[in-house]
Amino acid sequence: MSADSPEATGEGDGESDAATGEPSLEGGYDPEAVENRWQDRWVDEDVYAYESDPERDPNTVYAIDTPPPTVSGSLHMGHLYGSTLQDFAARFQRMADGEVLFPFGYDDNGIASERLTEDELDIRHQEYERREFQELCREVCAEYEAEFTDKMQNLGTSIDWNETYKTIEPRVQRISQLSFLDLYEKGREYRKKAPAIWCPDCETAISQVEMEDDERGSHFNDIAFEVATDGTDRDEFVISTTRPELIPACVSVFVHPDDEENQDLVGEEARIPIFGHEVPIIADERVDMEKGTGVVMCCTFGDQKDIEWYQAHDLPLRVAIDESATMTDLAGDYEGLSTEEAREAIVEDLDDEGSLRDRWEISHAVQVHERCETPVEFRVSKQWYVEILDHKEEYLEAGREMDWYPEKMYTRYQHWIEGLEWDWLISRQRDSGIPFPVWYCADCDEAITAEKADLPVDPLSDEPPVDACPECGADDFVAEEDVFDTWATSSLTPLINAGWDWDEDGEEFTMEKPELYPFDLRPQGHDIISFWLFHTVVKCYEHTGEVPFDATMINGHVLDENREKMSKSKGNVVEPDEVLSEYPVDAVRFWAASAAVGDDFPYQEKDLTAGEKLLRKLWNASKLVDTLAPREPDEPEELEAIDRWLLAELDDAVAELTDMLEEYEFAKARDRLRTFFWNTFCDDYLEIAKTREDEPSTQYALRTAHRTFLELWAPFLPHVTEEIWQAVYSDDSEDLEATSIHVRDWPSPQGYDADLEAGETAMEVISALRRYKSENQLPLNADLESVSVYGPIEGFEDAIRNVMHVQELTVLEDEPEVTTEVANIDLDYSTLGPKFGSKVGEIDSGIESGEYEIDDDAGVLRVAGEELEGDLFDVELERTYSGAGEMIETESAVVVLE
RNA sequence: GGGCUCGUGGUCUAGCUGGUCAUGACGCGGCCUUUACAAGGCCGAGGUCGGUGGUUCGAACCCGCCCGAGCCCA
Repeated sequence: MSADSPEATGEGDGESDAATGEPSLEGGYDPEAVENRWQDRWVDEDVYAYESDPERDPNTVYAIDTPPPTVSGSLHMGHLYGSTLQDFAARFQRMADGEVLFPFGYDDNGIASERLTEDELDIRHQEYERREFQELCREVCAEYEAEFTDKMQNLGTSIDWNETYKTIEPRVQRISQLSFLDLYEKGREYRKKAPAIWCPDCETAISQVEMEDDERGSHFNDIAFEVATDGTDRDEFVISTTRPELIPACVSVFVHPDDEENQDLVGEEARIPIFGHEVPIIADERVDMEKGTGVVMCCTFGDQKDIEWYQAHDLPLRVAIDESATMTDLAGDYEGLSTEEAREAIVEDLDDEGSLRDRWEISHAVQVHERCETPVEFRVSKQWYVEILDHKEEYLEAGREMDWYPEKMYTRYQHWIEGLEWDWLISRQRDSGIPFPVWYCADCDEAITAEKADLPVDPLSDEPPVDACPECGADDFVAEEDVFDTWATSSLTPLINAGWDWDEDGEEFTMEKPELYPFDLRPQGHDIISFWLFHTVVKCYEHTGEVPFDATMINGHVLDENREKMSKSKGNVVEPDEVLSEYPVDAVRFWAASAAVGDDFPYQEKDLTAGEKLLRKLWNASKLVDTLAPREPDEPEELEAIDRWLLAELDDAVAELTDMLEEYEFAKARDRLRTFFWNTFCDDYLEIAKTREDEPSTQYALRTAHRTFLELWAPFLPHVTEEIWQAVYSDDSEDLEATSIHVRDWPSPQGYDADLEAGETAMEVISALRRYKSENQLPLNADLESVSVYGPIEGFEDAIRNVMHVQELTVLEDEPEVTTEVANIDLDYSTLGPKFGSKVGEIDSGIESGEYEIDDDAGVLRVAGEELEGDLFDVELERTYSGAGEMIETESAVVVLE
């Protein structure tokens, strides 16, 4: 079908118009050449560039805060799907409401990018100086970003590529550090020594989202502890643990308050075997009585419950494991062993000593670092926190103030906040990140923060802004080595996009583009509501006092063809590259529009062919329109019925589509538009129009509808609509910023008034005649000698006659001669039910068995001792036509063929 | 283990503030070259609406339980 131009570069191979870069309707549609050409031109000619105007009314700007993809690999289906949904909104709003900001960024600071760098270069960050390693990260990220950008641009999204940022760039570093200082000054950040999740292999603290569960084999060990206190009923008790190497770190023993069997232990002291230190026995309802003996030891730290107890009961720290999972001097003879070695050795010694009472194999879920699959430890260290627990109610209120698409997703946000138990830990012991703008007094540990005017700073190379500690006067300072958590920065994207900054002279925060904030839309997947969206609300709300988004749109996940999650280990990942090499981007977009926003949906290759077919249909229909009507016909004084009908139907479609798109109901809009375009316009109207091409009324309607269809399809199918638009309706394709279909005004209903019932009936009659021909194996253009119609088809007689090749069409004044008998009685249950209640069953069976009477004069139905008024029932008649020819009945007409 | 969501012809889906024949697409079967499109047009077959119990005159829709899938959190 297409010209043989495998590498369509637009360089003029001379093969086809598409390849040479001239928009044209000649030949078939060649998406490969056309799509690339427009993608390049849209970017090169700034068609989607946002021009800021601080004075602009914020209501006329539609600003999207796109979450910047984490630089950790290549573009996947989730990126493709998410950004396509965003683009539907952006393109619709651009046409409907004017200025749109559709920005783009990369989240390339933090652990994900470090990991990528280590994998890519096969190195470990510990092997490098921090600066060196950061440099390597920048290089690797830059490569990935260039490739990613290229692929994003191949998706044809209307991103303003002038408005891009990286979260590691100096401008963003400044904003991120400003954010830190502002929150610190507002008293919403604190530094505290507390447990953090630690990967002993990578030797760093990691965040909770970097952990995953893994099913591992292990052993349960029953270990006897002596009761150290005198005068008790028993000398010992038994605890169960999977981590016997932690007994040197044991700080207490817990019993459930409802555990009557072990209640006697509470308040006593326990002596730890081998090590001999004594710990208190405490009651706490967090004990799982079902597990083991119901008595549990608490260590520094075996799991998160140990941390809770440590904090709740103000327990001491006994650190037996260091940062590389090696036993410390606290472990005595076991010092220097790895945790695994120590575990075996201690179990053996416990056994020798007689303290090991039982040991059996189990399999349980272990929390491991997602990257290296090493089981995590918990280590106490000084970390920075953002206080959030005290503002839960405000964050809930912020969530309620946003419009959620779909609405049901709000509950996830709500439950997340309600379940919060920890403040937000923002410090990371990593290399590649944004540094804390903080130094500490070497003497008193007082935190010295940077001056806002100096940001961004790196305390490792920059000097603190004071000569002496304001607290104790010492002049020796230690730089903070930690960097911010990735989310501490990526939660600032609305402020980054709006150009948030500190004005030194005015001593206030300012925005370069205040008209953008708050943003109109925040799109993202449902998996990141709880951290990314939430953190962004927290940060922006605390800084500006405003909710950063008017609305949030939550997209579902793309699953594989069997509705299962795509994952590398399952090997069911579909690569966007493969899809795009086989199908036009517009077809992929059509597929992306098929799911309701928020629902997960499967990738199915055959769905893409539906999109391909639509492109072909749109192309071919455009060619036909071009042969039927001049491109700029005059508007006639009076439109004829059939043409007015089409435009009135079009008005309805426009109104409905506008509503749907405003509500982000892309799937509904897509189906509504497809049905109207394909069935009503192509199948019905175009066939009629072929017989009326000389009519000025039809020419005008054809062109009006065609232009409108291109505009309505433009948000969904930007490439093919641009190609057709430029080929047919643009006289100057050079000035794309002004002539692109994507900067046109969204259509609005024109107020056409038509007899929709007559049009609908006429289409029914045509459909009936088609069926007749089909059933009688006649060609659709076969002549029909004589057709009579009883029904409201005023004004559509010629249309029916011409399109169905009817020699003689008669409109009957009266219903044709028929003998009728009652075939069925339809009841209006919606009013019948409430009125008659349980009597409905009797009425039904009365009709079923024929025990009823229809009183035509009174207009009532008598059944089961009741009298039903005329509006409660419909009598369906079966007609037998006894006249000449064949009778066909439709919903609202009777057709007789002779 | 907890929360949220989903489960409709072979496949994907609409409908889900309860009320006449459950929507459309893909696939399947048959027929047909209407002034573009046969990758098109027309027609047809195909569903105990995950299972089960309940509320109701009436349930795909409301409620309980169960099964399966997904996400988030323990």
